[in-house]
Amino acid sequence: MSAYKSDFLNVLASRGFIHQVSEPEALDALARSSTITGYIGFDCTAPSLHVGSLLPIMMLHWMQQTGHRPIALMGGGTTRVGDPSGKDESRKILTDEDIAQNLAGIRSVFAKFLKFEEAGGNAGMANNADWLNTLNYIDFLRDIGRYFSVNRMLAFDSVRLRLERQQELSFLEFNYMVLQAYDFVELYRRYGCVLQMGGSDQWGNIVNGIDLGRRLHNAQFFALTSPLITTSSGAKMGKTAAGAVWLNADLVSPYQYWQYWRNTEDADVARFLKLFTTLPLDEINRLAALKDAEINAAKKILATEATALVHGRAAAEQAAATARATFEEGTLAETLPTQEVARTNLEGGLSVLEAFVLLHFVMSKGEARRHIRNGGLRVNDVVVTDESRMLTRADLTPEGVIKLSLGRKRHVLLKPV
RNA sequence: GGGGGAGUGUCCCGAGCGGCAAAGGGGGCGGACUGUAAAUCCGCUGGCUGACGCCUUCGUAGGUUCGAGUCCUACCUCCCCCA
Repeated sequence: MSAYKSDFLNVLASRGFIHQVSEPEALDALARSSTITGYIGFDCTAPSLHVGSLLPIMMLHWMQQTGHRPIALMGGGTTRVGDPSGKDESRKILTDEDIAQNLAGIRSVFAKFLKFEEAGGNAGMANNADWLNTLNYIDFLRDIGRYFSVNRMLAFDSVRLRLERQQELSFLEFNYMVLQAYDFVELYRRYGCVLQMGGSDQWGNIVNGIDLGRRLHNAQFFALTSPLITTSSGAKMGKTAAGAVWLNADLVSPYQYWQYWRNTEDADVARFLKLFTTLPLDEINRLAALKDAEINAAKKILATEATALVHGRAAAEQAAATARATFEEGTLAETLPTQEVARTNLEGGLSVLEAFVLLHFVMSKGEARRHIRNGGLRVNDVVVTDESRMLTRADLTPEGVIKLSLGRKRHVLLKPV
């Protein structure tokens, strides 16, 4: 199936992680004869990573599992510049405080996928702010800038497309690729890192780093990129009505996270099982053979396994149980997401309209009205037809809650306190 | 520096002779059908209101008009041509 001899490349290739590799034979041989140190950069533009970052995280995970040493590089420094790759517009520039805060949120996620030193593993984490923030401009130009040909930089897609579309490309952004190349060299100096991985849009940036490594240190660096993952319908991963699917539990609950994966399209199940779970391939192949309605069993496994990686096995099992009760048994699962309301609020009479706004299911009462006209709102599984319907104590179930639903899939329990 | 063009609904693209809450599409959401899938079909896609209606929106700020996205002025941003 795979032409690679090393476990590392074999696993990545057979699970669908590889798009392009520079000098595959040499990297393959190196992976067999030694422990490779490789890294992936993550930006810190948001307080959490989302599903879109899962793919690179899994690559680092497998790297460690196959006996190598992964480094997660936090872009504390480069986030202050902004990557022009594939972006139509310039990225917002964040303040140092924002970045520091985002870094803290992101850091916790990695520990679930990688074993760092404190956990007895060899994975590392670095922050390029450590070397970028103190750079001296003149020194940098003389030592690093001399090796970059503007002629060549202009030919890179990230730059060329901007120019062709006549979009603004600031000097600041233009320098992003230089800094990323420098990161690679710096990680080589500090950790002996010789491999950079990333999404396919990072190829150009990574290759720059390879060149710089050869010129500065006569060292051989490698690039490995992953394909751009979209759903079979062509949508980008990780976006839903409610926004991005974040990995931090305080932003997206394990239940919601489980639901995200449960709703995977049929055509994506096998591919996602390989990419986003650690199930063995023969098991995945067995699940992928399921057809029609039976494939739902595979989706549940995908959801539970993917959730277990991020939120832990217990939370994943509970999410699965909640879903089973809600969708299959039609019973009230008390573990559904819960929204608390003041008891007095309910006794005074709370309109259905207000309640759904409170849940953030809808943005306005007007939107709630429209949903009612379309038959999309339910209270305790009964479709709401009256726009002026009020919620009262009489609506409380024996469990002391009111179940509110938008559509078939989104449910929340309203709990008086 | 001179000349020309553009900026539209807080998701995006895009029409818009002075009467416009503003065509159309994509995306999204809800409904039907299903398997919590896909495809298909139907509906919705500024805020408040039971409703008449009121309020807020077309780069920004003024102005002309009973009335301005639409006309005028200045400014901001972007693009093109000349220098």
